[in-house]
Amino acid sequence: MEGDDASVFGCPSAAPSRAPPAVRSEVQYAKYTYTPLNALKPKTVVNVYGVVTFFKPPFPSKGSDYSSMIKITDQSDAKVCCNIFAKNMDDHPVILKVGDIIRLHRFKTELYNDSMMLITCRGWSAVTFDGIIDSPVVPRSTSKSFHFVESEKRRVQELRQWAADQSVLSNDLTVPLSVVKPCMYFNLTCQLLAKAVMDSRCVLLKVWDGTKCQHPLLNVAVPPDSVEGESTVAKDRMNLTANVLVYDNHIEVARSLKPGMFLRIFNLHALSQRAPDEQSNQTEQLTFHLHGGTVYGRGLRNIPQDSQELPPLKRQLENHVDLEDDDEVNDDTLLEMWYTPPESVVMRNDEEPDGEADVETSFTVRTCQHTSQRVTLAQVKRSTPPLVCHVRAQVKTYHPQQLYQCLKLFCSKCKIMREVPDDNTIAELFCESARGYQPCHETWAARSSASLSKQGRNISMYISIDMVGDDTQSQLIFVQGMTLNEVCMLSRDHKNLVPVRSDNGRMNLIDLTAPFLFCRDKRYYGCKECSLNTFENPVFTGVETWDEHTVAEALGVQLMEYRLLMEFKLEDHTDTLEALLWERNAERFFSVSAVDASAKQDVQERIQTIMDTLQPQGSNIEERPWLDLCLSVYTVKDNGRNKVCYQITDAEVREVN
DNA sequence: GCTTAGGATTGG
Repeated sequence: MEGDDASVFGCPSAAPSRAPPAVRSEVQYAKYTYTPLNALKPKTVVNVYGVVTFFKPPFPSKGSDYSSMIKITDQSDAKVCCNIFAKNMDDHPVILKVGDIIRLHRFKTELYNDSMMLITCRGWSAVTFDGIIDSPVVPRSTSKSFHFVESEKRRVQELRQWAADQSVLSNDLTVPLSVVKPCMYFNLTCQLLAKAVMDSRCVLLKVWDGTKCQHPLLNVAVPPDSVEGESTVAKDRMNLTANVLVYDNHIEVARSLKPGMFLRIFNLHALSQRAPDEQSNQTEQLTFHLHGGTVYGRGLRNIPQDSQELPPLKRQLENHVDLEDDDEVNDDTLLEMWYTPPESVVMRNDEEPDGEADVETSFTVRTCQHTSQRVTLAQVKRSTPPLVCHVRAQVKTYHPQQLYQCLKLFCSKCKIMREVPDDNTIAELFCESARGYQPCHETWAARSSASLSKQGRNISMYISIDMVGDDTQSQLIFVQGMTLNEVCMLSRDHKNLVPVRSDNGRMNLIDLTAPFLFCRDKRYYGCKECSLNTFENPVFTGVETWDEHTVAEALGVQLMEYRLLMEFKLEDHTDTLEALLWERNAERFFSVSAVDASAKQDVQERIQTIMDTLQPQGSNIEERPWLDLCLSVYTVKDNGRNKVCYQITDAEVREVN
C-alpha cells in the first residue's frame, strides 16, 4: 500500500514505555479528522470510520488492478459503498466478515447514481478491526506502517457497541460443513488440502474444516499427476473432504493458494448431484460450486496466520491428526531419525513383498493385525515403499538407553522435534529472568507483589482484570521473579501458571526453551519457530475453561506435543533392520511433579511396559523372545535424497519354540 | 497508464 503515514504505531509493545509516547502521538497526529458518513461532500478527500455491512473480497478487475468493495455504515446510519483498487491482492484490507470495523484514510468521495461513494486515491490506507465487542482492539493493516493511537480504540469500541444493536449485521452466513444442506449458499472457513486445474475456466479445491458433513460428499476424480497437495484418501472416507469447483474470475485467486493455507470461501453453493458412474437409485452427493461473478460477495481469500478466526478451525482440524495421509515428509531441518512417521500409510496392493500380485491396483490404507502374510527382514529391505508388512523378529539393541530420553517435544506445525529440557536448564532460565526485576505495567492486568528482602528479590503475580474475583482454581495467573521450585509448589494449588518476565515494563514470556505453562503436575512447551510469543494483545475474554490449548491460543504460542521415540535394531535369520517406535499423546503418561527425582517416574513405567515387550533378554539370539511386528515402510527426504524408514506400528510377543 | 467497479444468485 502506498500509504505515507509516517508514524509506526503498530501495537502497544512497539512503544518502550507507554504513557508519554501515546500522548505525544495524539498531539502529533491531531491532523486526522474523521467525517461522519452522512456528511460527505462530493469531490473531497476524507478519512472515515465505519462498520462493514457488505463486502466483496478482492478479485481481478478488467483493468490493471485487483478490485474489492465494502459497504460501511456508522452512527449516522448512512450507508456508503467503497471501491478499493490495488495492484496486489495482498494490499487490500482484510475483511473476513460483516461487522468488521474499518478505518479509511485518504479516500475520495464521488457521486454515483445519486449516492455518495468512496474510492481509493493516492496515498490511501485502511486499517481493520474485529467487530466483536470486548475483543482486544488489534489493528490489522496490510501496509507496513500505519498510525494508530490509544484514543482511537475508544472509537472502535463505540462502533462495535453501536453495531451490536443493528440487526443488519447479525446475518453472517459462515457455517461449518456439518450443517450444510443441499442448495444452500454459505461461507466456509477451511483449510486447502489439494488443488487441481480442471480446465481453463475451472479449478478444483479439496478443502476441509474438520467437521463431518451430514450428506455424502462427492469425490471429484482427477488424474493423480494433476493434483497439487496431499492425498485426501483417509479424509474422503470419513466424509470430511469437500470438493469445491471454482469458476471464471475466481480462478486467479484460487491458483494463488497453496495447499495447507487457510481460506474463507464466500457464497459457496452446495449442489446435490449424482456421480457420473452411479446408478440412479444411489443417494445423491454434495459438491460445492463457487460460481463466476461477484454477486452476494462471492469470492474467496486466504486468512492471514494471525487472524482470530483461525484458532477454532485449527482445534477442529487437530481432532483428526490420525488421518494424515502423507507418505513422505519433506523437512530437511530435522536430524537423521527425527522425522514424522505417518501413523497410517498408503499401501499399494500389487506390491506385496512376497510377490503375490493382487489384481486390485487401487490404494488402500491398511493397519496390520498380524494377519497379513509374514515376510522376512530381507524381503522387507528389498520391497518398494510405501507398504505395511508383518514380520517376526528379535530385538538386538535399542536406544536411547536412558529411557526418559525417549520423550520428545514435537511441533505438529513445523514438524520440528526437540528434547524436553532438564530441570537445571529450566531453573537457570527462571533465575536469569528474575534478575533485574522490574514490574510489568499492562492495562489488562492486576498485580500483587511481594519483596523477599532476605534474598533481595521481588516476586509478582498478575491476573487479567476480567478474572479478578473468579475462582483461583480456574484463573490464569502470570508469575514473575519466581524460581522453578516456587512455581512448581504454587502449581499444586493453582491450575494455570504462566511464568513471565518484564521487558522495559512490558510483560513477556520467558525464553520458550522453558515451559510457558504449568498446569498442576504438567508442563507445556511452545514451539520457538511457530509461536508469535506475544503479549501485545492477549485475548482473555470469551474463554470458559483455561487449559493448555486456550492459554496457548491467548498467548500466541504454538503448543508442542509430547511424543515417544525409540529406535530398535531388529534381526531375524535373514537380515537386520533399524526401526522406529513412535507414539503420539505421550503426555498422558508424562507427569511432572515439583520434585525432579520423581518427575519421570511415570515415563519410566510406561516405557518399561514397552520394553517388557521388546527388550532384548540376552546376547544369545536363541534366548531372546520373538516378536510379531507390524512395520510401516515409507520414504522421507533426507538432505534432498529419499531415504527408506521403518516404523513399528504394532507389536506382540510370540511364543516360538 | 490514470481504468478497473459501481451488491442483490439459480449455474458449469
